[in-house]
Amino acid sequence: MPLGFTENEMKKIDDVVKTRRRVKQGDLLFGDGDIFTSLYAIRTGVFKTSVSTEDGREQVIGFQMAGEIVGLDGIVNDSHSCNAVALEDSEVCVMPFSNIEDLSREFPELQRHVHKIMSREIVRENKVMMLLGNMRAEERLAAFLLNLVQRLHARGFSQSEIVLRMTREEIGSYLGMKLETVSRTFSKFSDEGIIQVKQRYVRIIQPEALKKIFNLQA
Amino acid sequence: MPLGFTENEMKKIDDVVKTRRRVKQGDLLFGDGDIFTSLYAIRTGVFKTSVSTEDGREQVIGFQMAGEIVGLDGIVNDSHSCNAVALEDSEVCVMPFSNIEDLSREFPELQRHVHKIMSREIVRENKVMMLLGNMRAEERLAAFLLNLVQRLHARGFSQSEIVLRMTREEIGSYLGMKLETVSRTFSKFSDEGIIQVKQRYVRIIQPEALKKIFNLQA
DNA sequence: TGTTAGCTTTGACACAAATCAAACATTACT
DNA sequence: AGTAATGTTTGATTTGTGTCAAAGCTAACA
Repeated sequence: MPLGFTENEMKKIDDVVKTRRRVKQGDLLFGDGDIFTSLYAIRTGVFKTSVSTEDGREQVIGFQMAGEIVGLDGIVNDSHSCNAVALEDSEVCVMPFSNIEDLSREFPELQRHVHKIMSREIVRENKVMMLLGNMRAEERLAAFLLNLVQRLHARGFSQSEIVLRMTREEIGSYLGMKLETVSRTFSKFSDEGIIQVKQRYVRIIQPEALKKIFNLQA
Repeated sequence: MPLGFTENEMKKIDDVVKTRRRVKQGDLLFGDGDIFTSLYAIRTGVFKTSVSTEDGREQVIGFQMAGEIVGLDGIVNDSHSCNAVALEDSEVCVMPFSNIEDLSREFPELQRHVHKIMSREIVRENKVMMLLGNMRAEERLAAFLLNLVQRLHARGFSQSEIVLRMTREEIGSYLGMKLETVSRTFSKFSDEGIIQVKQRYVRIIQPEALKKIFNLQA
């Protein structure tokens, strides 16, 4: 959250964020069609967000972790248009959106902050579209792994070790490929000595090799 | 724009929107790396927005037409992260973002409106991700055509006739396929009597057939 | 502690879309 | 009006990823 507030102002802002909610692994934080009331700031845990077609196919839209905001999709129509599911036992701050709007009218810094969060999500999705539209399986998985370690490292975790919270199928859905292709690509990177893989555990041995795969797009 | 303002209020809001800018076909409204100052409301014409990789591959992010807003990507980092190019001679309203922020603090209706515009863009991109991640060439093109006529119809144009403002290559970039595949898929729909195609001119003969292709996802 | 259910890996084969190539149509320019 | 540049269509072939299938691994539960 942005700085530069008086004690009294901070108190008001803290009030928006005081309600907590625990979400067990596999449970829905909100679902497609639910009435929109609040944004959620993830305190601990990991979520996936996804949309589904009538015939039951799922597209994972993103994986969100501590400090990230989910629920922005609900603002347009006052109802959510995607599902947010906890991939492990998690906790979120419930932030009623009307409170956020009231306070951002009072505090320009907060207003700016909210705008940046939404814009950041738009830019993120632009990059995913590039991934899905232009890249091959290896490039997609390399980009995915690099993005993941980078975010984990920013949160104080290892630069090289990941314990995946999602299945091969969920990774595949996010990256627009089948679970078998995800598995094969993991095995290929492993054979080449770029990573070590054991089920959900991944260790990045040669990050430069991943970056090269990601940049050196055919 | 939202209603329910006094004459005086309307005047203030009008002031934000008073600067116009003409953009010739093929010219850049803004480019990746440009400093962000303003959002742009399209008055006339059509734009494409796109991102590019170092090696020069382009991913079209969207096609925007009258009444739609471009530039939201610039808010996060105070600089744009995509390109907006006019596909025909166009005119936009230049809306300095700091003015928008000032006024939305004054007028809750405007604030809400701005939030909805950003959320709508997020939801739109979610749907494109579904398209790119889960659908086959025919489904993608069917979805594209249906979306296009729907938006044109909402602006008073025909429900069945389209004059495409973009090349096969640009359509392909948007839909994650090669221009040859776009062309072949057009030909296939044409052979099946679903549409008539002559270069940039497309007439939709059986909209239900397109909807069926779009929904009846393998 | 054995059993089941869920996830992952690997193999063989099929297929949708990419690639390469050439001809054709249209538009812009001199 | 003629010519060049750009965009489009269509064909032949290749290829990356999907599909189908089976076996292996892991974790949860009775």
